[in-house]
Amino acid sequence: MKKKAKHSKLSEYLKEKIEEFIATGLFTPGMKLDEIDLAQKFGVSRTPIREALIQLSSTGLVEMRPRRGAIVTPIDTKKLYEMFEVMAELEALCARLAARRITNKELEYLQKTHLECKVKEIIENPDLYYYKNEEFHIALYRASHNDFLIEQAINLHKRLSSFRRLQLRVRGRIESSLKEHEEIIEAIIKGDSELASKLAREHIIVQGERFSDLLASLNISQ
Amino acid sequence: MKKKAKHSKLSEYLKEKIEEFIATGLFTPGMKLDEIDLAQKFGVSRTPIREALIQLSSTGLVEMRPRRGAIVTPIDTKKLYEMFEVMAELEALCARLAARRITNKELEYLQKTHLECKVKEIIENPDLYYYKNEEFHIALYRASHNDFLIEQAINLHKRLSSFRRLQLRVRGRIESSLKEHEEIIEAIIKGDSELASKLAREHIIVQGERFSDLLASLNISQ
DNA sequence: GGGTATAAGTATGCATACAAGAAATTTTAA
DNA sequence: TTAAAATTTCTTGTATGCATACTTATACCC
Repeated sequence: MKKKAKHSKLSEYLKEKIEEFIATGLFTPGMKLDEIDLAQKFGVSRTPIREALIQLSSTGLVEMRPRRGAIVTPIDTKKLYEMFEVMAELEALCARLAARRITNKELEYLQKTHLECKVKEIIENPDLYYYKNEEFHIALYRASHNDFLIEQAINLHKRLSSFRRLQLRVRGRIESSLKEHEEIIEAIIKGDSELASKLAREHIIVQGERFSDLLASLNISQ
Repeated sequence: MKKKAKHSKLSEYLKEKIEEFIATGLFTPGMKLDEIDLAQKFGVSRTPIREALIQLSSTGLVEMRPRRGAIVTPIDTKKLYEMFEVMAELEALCARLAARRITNKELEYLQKTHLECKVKEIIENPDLYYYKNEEFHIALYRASHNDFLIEQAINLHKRLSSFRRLQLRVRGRIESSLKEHEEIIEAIIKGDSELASKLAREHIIVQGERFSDLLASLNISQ
């Protein structure tokens, strides 16, 4: 496997790579991450692999059990729900702040990403939609003008990405997602921070039906 | 320096130690953390020190600049305010959930910690108050019954701890803090989740605002 | 035969060694 | 004397080796 030169630290590069493999499902939850295996696979020594794993363990993507090796963090439904609950709140805060602080340029960009989500061929392809949708959300985060929040939101978003991806396969979810985006944008344009906040929260939170849909689409977890 | 046996990994122990030194101000923001120095100080090799630093860098307490070593993350007032803004939201969520989910036992414990905060000798000693106050807040987090949220809240709380500590030295802050706690408890008892949420948010955000002002006037940070 | 105990094997955690990139210092030139 | 260049020094980043805890497999006992 080749390595990009732009990383001054191998461990940084490896972290991103492993992260990617987990996000795309190449490394599945519960899977053991053997240091020596990985080292050989990437053609490096154990040290940078270890450092990458340590970093990933503090974001929660992998779990390091003392003397028992690292595994991709298994997600039970309870924790998943909890994570969405927190994500909803972060998004709500982003939306609330965005409604007050967004610049014209940022608003334009937000609308642009939303419009791109609505293109027919994107709507019909969950994978494409996933990427466009991600752009929309990150644009929303940035409009909050709170760098710390942006960082946290992007982090958690990343961690939930594979599940969001699955969510989009639920029939009709993309359509309602689009509608919700539209309402959020409207609230932001009106400068109604409370409404924007409420809508963003509801857009993310997976309650009732939505949660069982998510679980059904998963049935990966125990 | 001695090491506790209860840690199966040295790096875990070192992480906590360094964290502690930063929280208590022994290691000050901007200070360089030389790996060899630390290794000698703790009587270990560079490896576990490095691993500890990597972990701390992903919580944000330490900054690792490629090839240029680690420093205790310097905090400017802007970032500090941003962190309080996010903390406020997490506390608000905790309070909202607590209002709906708190058990009798948890409520008793929350009230107990609050009453202990009100003891005369505690009120008069900012350091003592700091610890009791922390107990109160953590009790609130736990009452949310969302383990992921609890973890996140405790993490950020820790990171802001040294600032909260200073904050309590501002005249009259302890008294108003107590009053705010009381109102939050009342709202939780009533089961008024929206009110509890609002009060908790304001309780924290005020600290952020005041504190940024305080810092700015002290111009400690650049 | 099932369960425990013991021993071999394997992977982690830490130490040490080496390589390479910054920073510091010295030397040289204008 | 100052500035620039080159060399040295020092620190980080990576590799490798070794000891120990955990896993497993086999044997022994009930």
